[in-house]
Amino acid sequence: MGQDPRLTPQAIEDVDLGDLGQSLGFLLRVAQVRVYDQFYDRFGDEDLRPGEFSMLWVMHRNPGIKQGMLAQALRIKPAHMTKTVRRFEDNGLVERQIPDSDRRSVLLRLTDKGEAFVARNRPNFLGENAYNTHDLSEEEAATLARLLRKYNGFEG
Amino acid sequence: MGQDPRLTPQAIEDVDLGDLGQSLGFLLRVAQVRVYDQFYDRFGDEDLRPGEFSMLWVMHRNPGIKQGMLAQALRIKPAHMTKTVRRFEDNGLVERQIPDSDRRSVLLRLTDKGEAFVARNRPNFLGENAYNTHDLSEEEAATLARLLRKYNGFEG
DNA sequence: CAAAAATATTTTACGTGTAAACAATATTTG
DNA sequence: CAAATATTGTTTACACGTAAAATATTTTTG
Repeated sequence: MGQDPRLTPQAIEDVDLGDLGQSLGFLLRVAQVRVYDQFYDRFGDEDLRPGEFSMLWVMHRNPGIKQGMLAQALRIKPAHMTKTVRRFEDNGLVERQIPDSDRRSVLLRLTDKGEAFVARNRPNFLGENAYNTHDLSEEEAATLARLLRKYNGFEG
Repeated sequence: MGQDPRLTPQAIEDVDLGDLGQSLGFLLRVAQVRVYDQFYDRFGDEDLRPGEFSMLWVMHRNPGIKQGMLAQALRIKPAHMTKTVRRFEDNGLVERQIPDSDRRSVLLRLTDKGEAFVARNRPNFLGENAYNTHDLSEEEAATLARLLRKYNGFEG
């Protein structure tokens, strides 16, 4: 599980990447692959996919959020949102509600089971014991986070 | 094309992400989505997928590289590598060579057509006119790149 | 050296996420 | 208000990438 076992330091040293090694696009994709590897190392058993905890987390913070708003906030496409929310509903983690004020939309909130799931997995996701490890100092990690937020167009 | 047209600043302001907004895993995924959106805005017409130019670029810099070494360097899985290289071959961009020294392996090099393709698309990928735009200053972008390299385990 | 283990790639079957078309409801406009 | 347009979510068909098993070759080991 996780990183391809054949990944040797050799590939990093022997292969000449040229300017690609400075490309933000390339570096971001590699970082993303690393995050997913680490995610599955930690959550492979929980039958949880990347993004799913984030959805539940944001429902926890914003009870009754509209499905489309959640999709936008997490950069998840509506079609995918539908499938995942339906599975959450089948698993009893999430409740869908069609409001009378706008019967096209769907409001989402966690069930008690969903709240328990979030509470149980929070420590593995956010904070001290997060799944995502690296060799950056605390200060470097904070700088990286700040620059990524700016890159992403969050904050002013 | 590109970003979901329904993405409003509203989603950024109205939705409370809590600690998720500080999570490197989340920020990296969002950044990756942004990169891909920008990629398709620029290359949608060229019938080129993210990662494909990188493969050709590294073949250009490392003629005769072993297929597996290329896969490791770019964090691309072998199964996917096989498919893509075969398509390159069908398109006449890449030449596969089985060396007598180890007839399990495959050596890759660009054809003249492949070299021309790389030369033509290089400006849109790397350097001044790259597809990947953002609001970071030059210095911030350099810092971001440096931190990502460290995060990825390149260098140091 | 023959059998076992390791390596490099390919094949097959599948899971995740997406675009495009669709359906239902709400809003705007003439 | 009726028709046209916009919004919200769902369905369908498909593309991309992957895990696991298979294939072919090379290396190791008893």
